[in-house]
Parts: sequence; C-alpha cells; structure tokens
Amino acid sequence: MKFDDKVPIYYQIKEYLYHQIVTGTLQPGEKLPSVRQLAIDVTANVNTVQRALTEMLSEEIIESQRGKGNFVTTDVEGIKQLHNKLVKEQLTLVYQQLHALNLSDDEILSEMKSYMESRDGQHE
Amino acid sequence: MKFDDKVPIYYQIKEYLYHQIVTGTLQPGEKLPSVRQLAIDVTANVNTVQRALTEMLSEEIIESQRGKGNFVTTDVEGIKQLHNKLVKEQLTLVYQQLHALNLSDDEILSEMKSYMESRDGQHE
DNA sequence: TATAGTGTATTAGTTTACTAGTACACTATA
DNA sequence: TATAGTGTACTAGTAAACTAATACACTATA
Repeated sequence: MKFDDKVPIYYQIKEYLYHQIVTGTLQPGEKLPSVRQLAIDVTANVNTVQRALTEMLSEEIIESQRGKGNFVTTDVEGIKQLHNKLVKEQLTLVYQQLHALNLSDDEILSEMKSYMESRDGQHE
Repeated sequence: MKFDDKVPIYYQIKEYLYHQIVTGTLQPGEKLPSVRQLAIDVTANVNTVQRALTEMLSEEIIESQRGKGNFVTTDVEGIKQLHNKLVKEQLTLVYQQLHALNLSDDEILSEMKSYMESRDGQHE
C-alpha cells in the first residue's frame, strides 16, 4: 500500500478501513482480516495497524472479540453517519482551501466541473 | 498559528506562505518578513521556517539575497502557475476521496452546492 | 568603521511515529 | 487436550520532525 509520507501511517490505515466499511466492501458485522494479516496487506507493522484499530474501537465503528477477531459494527445508522461525516470533512477542507485561494463559490463549482470534464478523456 | 498535528509544521508554513503569494497579500518582488520574524509570527522555530523557505527557493517561488532578505519572485507567470497547481491539487484530492466514498460526479457537485447553501446562513 | 539586521550552517537534544520482537490471554477445533 | 489463530500488552530501538543555541558571512546605515 502506498502511503503519503506527510501523514501518519496509522491514520492512513484508518482512512483505508473506513472507506472499505462505508462503501460496503466490508459489510456490517463482517470480520476484518486479523491484525497480522492486515499488517501484511497494507505493508505496515502489527503495532501500527493496532493503533489504527484502537481508535476505530473507541469510535465504535468496529468491535473486538478477544481470540476471535475484529468485526465491523452492526450499527448501520452509525456507518451512515460516518459516511456523511467523511463526505462533509472533504467538502469543508476543499472549500476552505479554495476560498483561501480567492475562488468564489461559483468559481469553485465551475473549476470542479471542468476538472471532471478533463478527467472524462482519461478512462480511469 | 494553529497547526494540524497530522502534517509537518514546515509544510504548513510553506502552504501558508504560498497562499499569501498567490492571493497577492505578498506581491511579486516584495520582501518577506525575516526568518526570525516569521518564526515569531507563526510560532515556530527559525530552523523550521528555514526548511520551508529552502523548499520554496528550490521551487523558485522566492529568491534569497544574503544579508538583505527573502523576496517573492517577480515571475508573475510562475505565480499564476503555482496558483493553478494549488487549485488543481485540491480538486484532485477531494475528487479522489469522494469518489472512493462512492459518490458520482453529479453527487459530488450537488453535495458541494448544498454544502455552500448550508454555509450561507452562517455569515462567516 | 561600528552596529544591527539579514540569511545560512552546524551541533545537540527531545518528541513522536514507526518498526521489531516477544509474551500472554482467549477462542475454536482437530 | 493440544494446537493454531486470534487480540492485546510490553519493551527496545530507529528515523524524522522539531526545537534550541550558537556562530558566521553579508548588507545597510548611523
């Protein structure tokens, strides 16, 4: 797994797992890979993976059963809220940044549209 | 200055100065505050500020004159390109993230619009 | 010329993220 | 019951970011 060296690895692992959960790649109640397997999957250390999981546990997005494994919460509503939260965080971030670059609301929207159009040709 | 503890301080200082330059708060050819003054302004260490400046020097956005100070480049075109680069980086980032959250192009735009509308009432 | 204000370089020490290895408690199962 | 697979805890060490202090070269100016 490629990491952005500007951001802690544990944090990127957390974001990676959050994406898997909110997009349904990991279903509610589903068992996560073991910490050891996850460490191999994302090419990081067990302790680094564990740190990501510990935060997710405290946020009640996953549940831990000693000796069995870690499981995605069955609280579907909580997962939805997480999804909304992640979307809003992204919107807030890009809005603040582009506003700081002196772009108006309309300019932000039109820049986004032209960016999307420029991507269309790329087939990716 | 408030720092996001997920990102290196020198990097945030660099972004801060980039914003000042592309928005015209710091004009082309204008002298930057001294490294010592900048360190006070942003509440960081001289060496940390210097690290940010060193990268900006290598990117030719500022120029250094020993004994005099650091100056914003007079290359207006280069500043424009930097502005475009920063905008595009933000668009790329938010697009990738929201796509990974299973939002379509249309949904991204409509979410952005409703986010902007929700901000309207806040007068900020 | 003396002094203050510049950028720059160097050394040292602290903190944090990360890695590495080990050990232990619990669970399922052959 | 023995074994393998879990989560979890702990200690130790490394690397990078950051801070701190100092020194030096250059420039402007009183």
